[in-house]
Amino acid sequence: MQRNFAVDMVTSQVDDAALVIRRRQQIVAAALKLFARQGYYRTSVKEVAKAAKVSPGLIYQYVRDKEDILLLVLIGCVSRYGEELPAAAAREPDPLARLRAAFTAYCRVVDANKAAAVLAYRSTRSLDPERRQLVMAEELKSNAVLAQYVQGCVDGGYFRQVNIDLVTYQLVMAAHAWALKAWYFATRFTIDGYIAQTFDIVANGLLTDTGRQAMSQATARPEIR
Amino acid sequence: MQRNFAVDMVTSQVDDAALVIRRRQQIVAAALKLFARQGYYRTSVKEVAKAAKVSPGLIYQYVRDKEDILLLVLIGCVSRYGEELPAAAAREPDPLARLRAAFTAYCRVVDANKAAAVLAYRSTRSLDPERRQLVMAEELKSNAVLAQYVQGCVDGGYFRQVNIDLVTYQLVMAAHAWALKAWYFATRFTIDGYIAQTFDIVANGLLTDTGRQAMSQATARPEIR
Amino acid sequence: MQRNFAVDMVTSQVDDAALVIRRRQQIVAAALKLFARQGYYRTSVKEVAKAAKVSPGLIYQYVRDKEDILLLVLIGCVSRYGEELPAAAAREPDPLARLRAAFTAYCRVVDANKAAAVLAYRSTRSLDPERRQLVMAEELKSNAVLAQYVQGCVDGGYFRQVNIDLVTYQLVMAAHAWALKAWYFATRFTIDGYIAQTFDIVANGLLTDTGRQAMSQATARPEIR
Amino acid sequence: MQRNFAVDMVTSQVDDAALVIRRRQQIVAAALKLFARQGYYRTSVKEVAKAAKVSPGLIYQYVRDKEDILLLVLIGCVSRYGEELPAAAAREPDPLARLRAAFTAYCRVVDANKAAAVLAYRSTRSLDPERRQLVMAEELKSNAVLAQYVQGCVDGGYFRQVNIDLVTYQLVMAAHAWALKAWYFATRFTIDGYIAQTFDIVANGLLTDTGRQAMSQATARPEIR
DNA sequence: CATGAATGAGCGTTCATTCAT
DNA sequence: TATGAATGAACGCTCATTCAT
Repeated sequence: MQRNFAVDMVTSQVDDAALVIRRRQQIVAAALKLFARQGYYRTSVKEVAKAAKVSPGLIYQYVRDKEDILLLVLIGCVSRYGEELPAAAAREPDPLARLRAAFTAYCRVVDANKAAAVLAYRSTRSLDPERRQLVMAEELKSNAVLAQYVQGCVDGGYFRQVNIDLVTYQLVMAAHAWALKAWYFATRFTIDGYIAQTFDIVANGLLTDTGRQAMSQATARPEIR
Repeated sequence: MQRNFAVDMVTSQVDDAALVIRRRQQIVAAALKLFARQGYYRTSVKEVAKAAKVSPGLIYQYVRDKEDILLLVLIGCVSRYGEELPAAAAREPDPLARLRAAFTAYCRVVDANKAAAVLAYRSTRSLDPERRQLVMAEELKSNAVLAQYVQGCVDGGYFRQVNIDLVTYQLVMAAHAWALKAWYFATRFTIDGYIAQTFDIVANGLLTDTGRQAMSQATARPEIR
Repeated sequence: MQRNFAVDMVTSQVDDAALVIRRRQQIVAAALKLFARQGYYRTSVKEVAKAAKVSPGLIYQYVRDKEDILLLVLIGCVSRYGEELPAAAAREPDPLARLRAAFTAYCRVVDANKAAAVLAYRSTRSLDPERRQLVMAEELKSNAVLAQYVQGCVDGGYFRQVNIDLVTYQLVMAAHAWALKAWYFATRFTIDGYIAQTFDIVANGLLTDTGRQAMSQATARPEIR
Repeated sequence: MQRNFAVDMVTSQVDDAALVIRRRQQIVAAALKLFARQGYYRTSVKEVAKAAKVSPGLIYQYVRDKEDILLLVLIGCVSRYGEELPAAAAREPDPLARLRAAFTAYCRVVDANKAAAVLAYRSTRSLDPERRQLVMAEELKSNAVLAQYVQGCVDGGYFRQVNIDLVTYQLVMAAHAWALKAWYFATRFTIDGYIAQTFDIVANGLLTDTGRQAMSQATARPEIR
C-alpha cells in the first residue's frame, strides 16, 4: 500500500512514520484475515491485536477506532486492482489484447483474494459516510485504470461508441461476481474459462467490424491457458 | 411472500397461521427498513420491536433468534425477483423481447428496492451456513426464472450456443449493480437508459444473424431511453 | 395429598373444590417431574403447563405464583414420609422391630423418590420465609411420626435415655443421605445393605442390655431381604 | 484456597497469577455472601460485581461464566473441611480421641460456615455435570481425611470391623445436619452438646470392648456439654 | 512506545405474569 | 373455566475503548 490520501486521513498518535507504516501493515494484515473469515462485527479488536501480535492498547496508537482498521483494510483491498493492471496491460501492444489482459489481471486479483473482494461488498457500508467516500474514491481510481483500456478500444476503432463507464463497470462487476458468487461458479467454471467466456460476451457486444477481425485473430490463440 | 420452504424453516411459538403471517410481516417490514439503513449488526432487536410497534419479547414468539429475522428479510428480498418476472415476460411473444422484458422487470424490482438488494450482499454472510444455504437456494430459484428466457433466445435461434448460466448471472449482476453502485450510476444514468444500454451490450454479444434482425426490429419500436 | 394446612394457604381463583384438587394434582405431578430433573429455576411455568397439558394461564387460576407450585410440590415430597411409616410400623409388635420397620419404610420412600428428596434440599430455600415455614412444619410432622417409634424403644427399656430428637434426625439424615449422596452410595451399597448397616450402627449406639438381647434376636432373622 | 485441580479448570484471561488469586478472592467472597443469602439464581452477576467492588465486565476476565463463580465458591466451601481436620487431629495421640477431635473440628467448620454448608446442598446441582464432578471429587478428598481417622479406630482395635465409608458419611452427614437443620437444632442444642451427643451415639454403636474402655476414659475427662 | 487490566454501556434473549377472548 | 398471545423487566455476557504503569 503506497502513499494514499485515504490512508493519511487515519491519524496516528505515533510520530515515527516508518514505524506507523510497519505497525499498520501488521494490524491490517491480521484484520483482513479475520474480517474476511468472520466478518467485521464478529471480529473484536482484541482478536485483531492477538493475530497481529500486539496489545489491544497499541492498536489505538495507530488508529482512532475500530472503523479506522476497517477503512485501512478496505482501502488495501480496493486499491490493489488498479495497481496490478498496468503491469499486465503493458505487455500487450494491441488495444483489444491489452483490455483482455487487464480484465484477466483484474479477475486474477479477485480470484487470489476472493474473501477480500467479498469483504468490500459486505463491509463498506459499516463505515461512516466520510470514510465510505474514501473507499469509493479508491474504487473509482481502480476503475479509471481499467476504463482507459476500454477507451483505447474505442479510440482504436475496435469498439463502437459506447458509454465507457458502463462497459467498465460491466467488466468490474463480472470480475467481482467471480468472488461474490463463488459458491455458484466455483463448481461450474475454471477461472480461465470464466474469464474467457465473460470477456467474449462483453467484447462481442461492442465490436465494430474492424474489432471483429482483431478479435478473431486474438481468439485464434489458445484461449484457455 | 408466498408459501416458501425457507420461511417454514423458521419455527414459531404461535399456532394461528394467519397471525404468524401478519406479525412476521410487521416485524420483517420494520427490520428491513432498519437493516437497510443501519446494517444488521448495528440494529438491535429492541429497535426492530419498537419500529414494528411490538414488544421485544413478542418477536421471539415468531422467530427463534435475531438471525431468523435476517433470514426472513433476505428471503423476502431475494424471492421477489423471480416472482415478478413471469408477469412481465408473459406479455411478450418474441423470445428476445421476452428476455428484454424480464430483464427490465428485474431491474425495476432492484430499482424499487435498492436497499434490499444491497442488504442481500452485505448481510447474507451474517447468517450461519444452514440459513445461508436457504437464501442461496432462493436466489437460484429467481435465477432459474430468468435463465429460461435466456434459454428461449438460444432455442429460438437468436442467441448462439453459449453458457446459459453465465449469461444469466451477467444479467443478474448487471441488475444488482444498479443498486450496488447506485452511488455511481444514479447521477449518470436514468434507470431506463441503464437498462437499455446494458441489455444492448450483453444481447449484442450473443446474437446470431437471425437474432441481429430481431434485435434491430425490436429497438426500432419506440423504446424508452 | 390429603387435607393439609400448608396446601390451604395456597389460594385458588376457582371455587369448585374437587376441580381444584384435580387440577393441582396435574400441575404438581408435572412440576415435580420437571423440578426434580432440571431444578426449580431452570423450569419455566410454560414447561410445567405443557407437561400438565394445560395452558400457562390456567395455572394462575389455581396458584398465586410460581413459588406456590414449588410449595405444593415440596409439601407433597415432605409429607409422604410421615404418611407411609404407620402402615409399615403397625405390623411389628416389638418396639425395636417397629422402629426398624419405620426406618426401613422411610428409606424406601426416599429410595423410590430420590429426586424428590434431593429437591427438598435444593429448593426449600427458594421459598419466601413464610412458605418455607410451612414446609418445615410438614417436615416436623413427618419427624414426629418417626420420633414416636424411637420413644417407644426408650419407653420399652431398649434404648438408654437419650435425646429423642437427636436420634430421630440421625435416622432421618441417614435416610436422606441415601438420596443426597446417591452418586456415592449407589455403586457401593444396595438399599437393603445400607438400611441394615446404618440402622445397626445407630441402634447399637443406643441399646441397653435389654435392648441388646432384643437386637440380637432381631438380627438373627435374615438381615438383607 | 490452595493449589487445586478444580480451581485450575477455571481459566482466566488475566496472566498475572497473584492478581488472579486476589481478584478471585474478592469475587468469590462477595458471591458466597450473596449466594448464601439469596441463592445462586436469585443473584445476578451485576450484584456480585457490585458487592466485590468491581465492574461486571471484570468478572469475566477471571471466570468463563456465572457457573464458574459458583464452582469456585463451592470448591472453597467443600475443600475447607479436609484442610482443617489434620491440625486438630494431630494433637491427639489416641485413635479414638483423634477421631473425636477431627469430627469436632469438622462440626466447628460447619458451624462457622453454616451458609456455605447449606449452599453446597442447594447449588451443586446448578452446575453442569463436569463441574459437579469437580465438587464431588473435592468432597471425597475431605471425606478421605476423616475416613483415615475412622480407619485408625478400627486398626487400633477400638471399633469393630465396619464399613469405613458408611461410618464416615454418617459423621459427615451429622456434621452437615448441624447446618442443614439449624432452624431446628439452633434453639435446642449448643454446638458442643450436639457434637458430644452425636459422636457418643455413633461411636457407641461401633466400639469393641477395648474401645469401650478407652471411650469411658475419654468421656471421664472434662467435656464441654 | 507498549502493555493489558479495567470499565460499563448495550446487546440478544428469557419468562413470570396478565388479560382479552 | 380455559386459552395463549402479549408484555417488559431483568438476565448473562461482550467488547470498544481508556489509562496507569
